[in-house]
Amino acid sequence: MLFNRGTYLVVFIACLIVKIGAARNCERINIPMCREGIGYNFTQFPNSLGHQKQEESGLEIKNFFPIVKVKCSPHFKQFLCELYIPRCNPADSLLPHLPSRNLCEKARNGCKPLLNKFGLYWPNNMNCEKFSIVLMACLIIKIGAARNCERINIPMCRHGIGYNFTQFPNSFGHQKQDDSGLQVHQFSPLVKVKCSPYLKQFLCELFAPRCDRADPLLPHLPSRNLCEKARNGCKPLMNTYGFNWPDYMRCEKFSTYKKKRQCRNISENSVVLLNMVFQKGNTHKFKGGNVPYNKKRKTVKQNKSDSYTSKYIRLTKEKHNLVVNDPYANPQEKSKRVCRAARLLRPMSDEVLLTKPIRKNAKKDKRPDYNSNRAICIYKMEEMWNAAFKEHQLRNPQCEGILLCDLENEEKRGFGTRQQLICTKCDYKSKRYTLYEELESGKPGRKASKLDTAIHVGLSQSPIAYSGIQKIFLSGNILAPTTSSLQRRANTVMKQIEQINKQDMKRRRNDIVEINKLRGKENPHAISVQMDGMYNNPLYSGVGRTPFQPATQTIYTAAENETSKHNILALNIKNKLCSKHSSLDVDNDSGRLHEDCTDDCSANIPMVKSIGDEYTWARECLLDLKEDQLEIEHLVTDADSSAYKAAMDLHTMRE
DNA sequence: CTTGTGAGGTATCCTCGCAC
DNA sequence: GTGCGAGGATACCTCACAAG
Repeated sequence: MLFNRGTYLVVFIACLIVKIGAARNCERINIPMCREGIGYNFTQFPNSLGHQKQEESGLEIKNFFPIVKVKCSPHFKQFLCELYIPRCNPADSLLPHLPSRNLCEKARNGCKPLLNKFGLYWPNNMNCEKFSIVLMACLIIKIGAARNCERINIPMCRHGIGYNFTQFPNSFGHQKQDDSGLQVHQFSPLVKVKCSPYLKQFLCELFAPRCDRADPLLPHLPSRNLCEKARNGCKPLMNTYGFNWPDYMRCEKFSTYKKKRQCRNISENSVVLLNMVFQKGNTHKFKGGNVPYNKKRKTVKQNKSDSYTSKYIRLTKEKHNLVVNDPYANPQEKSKRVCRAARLLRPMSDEVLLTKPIRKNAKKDKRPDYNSNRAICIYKMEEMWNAAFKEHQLRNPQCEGILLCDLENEEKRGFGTRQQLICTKCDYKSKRYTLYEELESGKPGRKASKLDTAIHVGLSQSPIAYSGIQKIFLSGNILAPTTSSLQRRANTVMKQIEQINKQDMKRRRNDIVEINKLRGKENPHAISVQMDGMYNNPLYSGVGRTPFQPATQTIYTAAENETSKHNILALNIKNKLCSKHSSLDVDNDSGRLHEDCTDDCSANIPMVKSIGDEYTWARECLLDLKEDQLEIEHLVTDADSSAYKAAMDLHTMRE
C-alpha cells in the first residue's frame, strides 16, 4: 500500500488545535528501541508523521537502529523516539508531541558527520529548524515522514521512463511533485524538439527520482553517463538561443555508476556485455587508450580492408578487469576496485528466546510452542493452506472451526519442517505437508532438503560447525537440526563441494592461460605463483602439556600471482589422523597406513613422515599444475621454504 | 598433580516415513 | 519390500579450564 504523505510544511500556529484522525488514546510502547530509557512508557497515535499505528512507525524507525547502535550521539535515540513514538499526554490527547529543536540539534551534531562518512545525509524530514526551540504542547508540525513511494503525476514523466513510482523530497529539496513539475515543465520545449533522446529520461530521474524501498533515505540520481548524453545533444541548441546548461545539472556532479546496486550485480551485467559486439578500431570516439575492449593497449587503427562484418566480442566486465588490472603493473589499481559500500549489521532484537530441538517423544510441555520460529518455503506453505482449506470445506461444509498447525504431530527435517493441520471444532486432520524444497536425487527414498544443503555450503566457508549453527538458530528461537543429522548431511555435501572445487581450480587454470594470451604474453603457460602451507599446530597451554607438539594436518596452496584475485590453482592436503584409530593405537615405526584400515583411513601420510616437508608438498602441487601445461616463471615463498628448490628441480628436469 | 566438567566433535546403532 | 535420508540415543575422544 502506498501513501502520499503530501507536503511537509512547518506550521507554527500558537495554540491551534488541529484534529488529526480519530481521538488519540494512550497505549503502551511496544517498539523495542523505545521501550526503555526514554523517560516515558506510553505513546499516542497517529503521530506527526501521519503514522496510524506503532507498527508503521516501527518499520521506519528500524532503519535508524544501526546509527543508534554506534552511539554517534547519546541524544539520537531519544530524538527518534520522541519523533516517531511521541509521548502520550492524556491532557492534550489531540496533539502529537514533538522533540525540541535543541534535542534535534544535539542528535544531528553527533550523527551527521558519521552519516556523511558513509555517503548518507541527515534526512530532510529531520531538519532541526522545523522543530520548536521550546517544546510546546500546542505546536503542530506536520513534517515529512520517511520517504514513501508515490505514483508519478508529472505529465512528462508519467510514461516511457521505465518506472512508475517516485519518492520525495528529491535531491533539490522539493517536497512534493508539484514543485518539481513546475521546474521540469520549463524543459518541455527541449524535450519536444528531441535535441537528445536521453533528455526526458535524465530530467525525470533527476526531478522525480525512482522510488527504492530498499534505500528509502537516499534520493536516486541519474548517472553521469545519462547526463552527458542529454547534455551533448541539447547544450548546443540551448546555446544557440542564448541559454546555458544549468549549473545544477552539471554532469560532473553525478556518479559514473547509475546506482549503487550496479556494484553488486556485476555478474548480471556481464551476461549483457557478453552479447554485445563491437566494430574493430576506435569508431566510438573514445579517448585514445580507452576503447573498452583494448583499454591500456595500443588502439587498433581501422584498416580499409576491415569490413563491417568483422566483429569482436566484448569481454565480461570481470574478465576485462582481470586482464587490465595487473597487480604488479599498478599497485594502486587494487584500491580503486573496492566499490562495496560499508554496511552496518541489521538490527537485532534484545530479546533472545531459546527453544530446545524438537524430540519425537518429547512431552507436551517440552515441545516448542507457537512462539518459536520455523524456516518455511513460502510457496509450499501456500499450497498447504489452500489445499487444506478446500479439503476441510468439502468434508465439513457446515464447520465453523479454524485450522491450526498440529505441533504435536510436527516433524522436523533438518532446518525445515513438515506440518499437519487440524480443525479446532471438527475432527478434520490434513495430511502432513513438506514445507521445504526437496533436492531431486533420482534415487528412491526420502529426498534431501535444498535448504539444508545450501546451509551446509555456507558452513563450509565459515569456521562455524554443528554446535555453532545450532546456537545461532536456537538463539533466534528457530528449530535447529540435531547434531547427528547435521553431521550426516555435511558429510554428503562436503564430498560434492570437494568435486566442485576441483573442477573450479581446473577452470581457473585455463582462465589464467586465456588472460595471458589476451595480454599478449609470449608464453601464456608460464605463470607467477605464490606458495605456502598452513599447519594445525596445537597451542602450548601450560605446565603438564607437551610443548612444541608437531602438527598432524597441513594444507599447502599454490595461488596465481597473475591477476588481482590471486586464485588458488592447486591444493595439497596432508593428514596424519585416522578416523578409525586413536593416535595412541598407531605404531610409529610401521607408519600410519596400517592394514586394518587402508581403505577407510582418513590419514594420507604416515605418522613418521615430517609434516613440514614443504619440498614434497610443493613438488606435488607443481606436478599437478604441470598436468594442465602450466609452468612456473616466478615463485614467491617464505624465505625458509624449500618450495623454490622443488620448482628448480622440476625446471632442471625439463631442460 | 589429579580429577571433574563442559564444549566440541565422531562413529555407530536403531527407528521411522516416503518413493519406487 | 527395499533403499534412502532423516531423527534420536549412546559411547567415546580431545581439549581447556578450574578446583581440590
